[in-house]
Amino acid sequence: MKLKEFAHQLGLSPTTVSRALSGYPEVSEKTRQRVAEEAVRLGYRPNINAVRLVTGRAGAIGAVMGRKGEFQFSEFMIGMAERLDGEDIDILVSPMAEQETRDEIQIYSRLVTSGRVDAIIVHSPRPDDERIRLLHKLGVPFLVHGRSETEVPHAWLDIDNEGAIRRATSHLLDLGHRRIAMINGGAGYTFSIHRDKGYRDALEERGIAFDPRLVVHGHFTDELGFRFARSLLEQSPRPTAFVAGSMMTALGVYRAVRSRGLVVGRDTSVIAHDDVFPYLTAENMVPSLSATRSSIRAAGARAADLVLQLLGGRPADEIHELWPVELILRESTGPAPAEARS
Amino acid sequence: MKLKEFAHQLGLSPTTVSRALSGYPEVSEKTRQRVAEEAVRLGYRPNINAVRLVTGRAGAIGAVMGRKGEFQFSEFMIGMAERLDGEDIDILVSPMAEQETRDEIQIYSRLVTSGRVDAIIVHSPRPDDERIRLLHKLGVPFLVHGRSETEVPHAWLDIDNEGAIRRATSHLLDLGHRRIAMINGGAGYTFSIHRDKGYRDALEERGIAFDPRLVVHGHFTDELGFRFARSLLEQSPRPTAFVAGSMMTALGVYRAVRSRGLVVGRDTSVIAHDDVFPYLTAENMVPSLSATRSSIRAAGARAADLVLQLLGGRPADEIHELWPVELILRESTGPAPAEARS
DNA sequence: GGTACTTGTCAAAACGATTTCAATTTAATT
DNA sequence: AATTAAATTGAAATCGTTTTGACAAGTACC
Repeated sequence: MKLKEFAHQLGLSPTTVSRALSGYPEVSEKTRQRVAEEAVRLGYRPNINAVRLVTGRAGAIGAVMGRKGEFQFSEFMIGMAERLDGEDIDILVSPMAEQETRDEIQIYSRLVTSGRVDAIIVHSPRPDDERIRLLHKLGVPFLVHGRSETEVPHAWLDIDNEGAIRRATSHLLDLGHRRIAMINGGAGYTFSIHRDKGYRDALEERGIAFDPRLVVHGHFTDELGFRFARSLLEQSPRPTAFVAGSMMTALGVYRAVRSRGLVVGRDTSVIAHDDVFPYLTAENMVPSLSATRSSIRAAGARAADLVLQLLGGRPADEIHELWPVELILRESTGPAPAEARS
Repeated sequence: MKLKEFAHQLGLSPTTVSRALSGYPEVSEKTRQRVAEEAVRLGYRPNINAVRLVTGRAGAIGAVMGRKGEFQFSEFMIGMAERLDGEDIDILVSPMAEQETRDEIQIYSRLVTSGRVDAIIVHSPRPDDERIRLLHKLGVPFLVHGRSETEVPHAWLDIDNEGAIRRATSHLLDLGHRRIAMINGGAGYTFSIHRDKGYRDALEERGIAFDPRLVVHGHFTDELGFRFARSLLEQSPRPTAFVAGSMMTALGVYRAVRSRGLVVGRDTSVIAHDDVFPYLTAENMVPSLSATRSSIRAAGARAADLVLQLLGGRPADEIHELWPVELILRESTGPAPAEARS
């Protein structure tokens, strides 16, 4: 059913119908009412591609999913959906295939210059991020989830990774731990760098030397957590505490600790960063997991909101949001074993 | 840069340029070459929305993400991306918000009648699924990931849930287990029903009575696994084996077993269904987890492939694919404890 | 050299909406 | 009743492509 036909059936012109449906003021309330009702009854819906062409708006927000299919991604999207519900804006996901033939920059470039999306959300930025420079050059609105030091102005929403890890580490130090290992995210990402800094600052504050062998960078998999924790626990002196970058690495650490016959929360303390997943909760782990917590779903919702503001004309360099992170202490953290205290 | 301007710069007509870029035969190789080169050099790219309007194709495949933000979803999408890489087809994700104002059917309806997508992938179907009937009525190509008994013809790709669980259960029976609990997916979904059937058939084969108290339905969360396993393990006689519907529920079961001072693989056997995630592997669990395995990422890739075939004109009722599921035995399964044997 | 057939090119007509600008109707005021 | 202002409506232009049908130039054949 096309506009022309629909309008004809109503005995109105396409113009009036279009106006009635888009809520323009110059159409009488009575007419608007009738049009709205009939549209539902006859099942008329504007062809989105015609609308897009004429308005120049794509009606979609783009998100490029990392090559590794991070498990956090869907939660973030659910959050976006919550905000976008009823807005008539789609989420266009361009996942990068494992062995992608195009490079990342090309994907962004295509997304924008072909007019597929009105705005883009950039995940896992680096301090110097080429994507940000590209999007700025292309003049498309975009929001960075995380932060970057790229010189061009850009809107961002980030959590206080540095503060979170500093507090987590400090807390462990308070408990008497001295050899604290950290499982960070992939090297080079801003959030990893911030976490590194939080960790090192906490140590420095107490005058404890930084030992690079206690830190590892990598993807958030249970395997990384297990292998790294396992190999450290075999050494002597072994670390008495771990800071894990994600729930998955924490699972790996728990396993490693157990497999050495040690007990989490007594022999080895663990704090992880928890993005709050419905399917895996820190509270429920045994022992329950102390965590720095920040809902990635809430971040998704807010991100969508900020993008809408961006599309509404709010300047990008005005949008900088840094969320504090909760530290929730549970059973996985306890005083350092006496023999390990210095 | 628009087609008209671009063509003018080349001294050609828009027609010729368009044809050259879309690979039509009636343009000389020399011209085509030149056009292609200049397009790259000048950065011309057709406005996708104009193309969509005139061709009537949306250039996107839709997927509606469940309300719960299932963690399997992103893996499936990565698989799709792998196949779609280079096809110039997007993935449009419509996640349902937690408290969605529209109902599910409306989402599908909007997606299709407004011309946002060329095809749709339906997840988690039910035996009698209204969405399938709707999509058939609307005449849009769609592929069901899973199966349904809905009377209208439809393309589907599914794994052999029934066979997988039957074999898993049979194997546990072979090991002497008699009280075998099962954590299934949400009630009402076809895959849950198939799994139930596989479970019951295996029992029946040995003449073992089905005990409904040993089965639970619900979302795949660690919490469900933990609570259910925990409460069963408190009873007497307690089950000696668990069949878990997912890796997450398996984690919960492991915890429950441990928290009762029991040992997985010795006192309590566990088999789970493993969709193969990069961030959480059955092999790495301690003890390593016996599992029925089928890569959901591979399914995503194949699904995309089948959708392309559908779009290419292959009839839907010709596309029915049932994938076998591997059963991989590891350390979490062992003989039933002697005292529990009947 | 004329006919027939390719090839390569182009002008113009879609595609289905929105929006500008002008025209009409209705209401309000004198 | 005439004039003016306000409220509705509509015709036509527009968005940036693809594609149809026509046309010219080049090649092959008799």
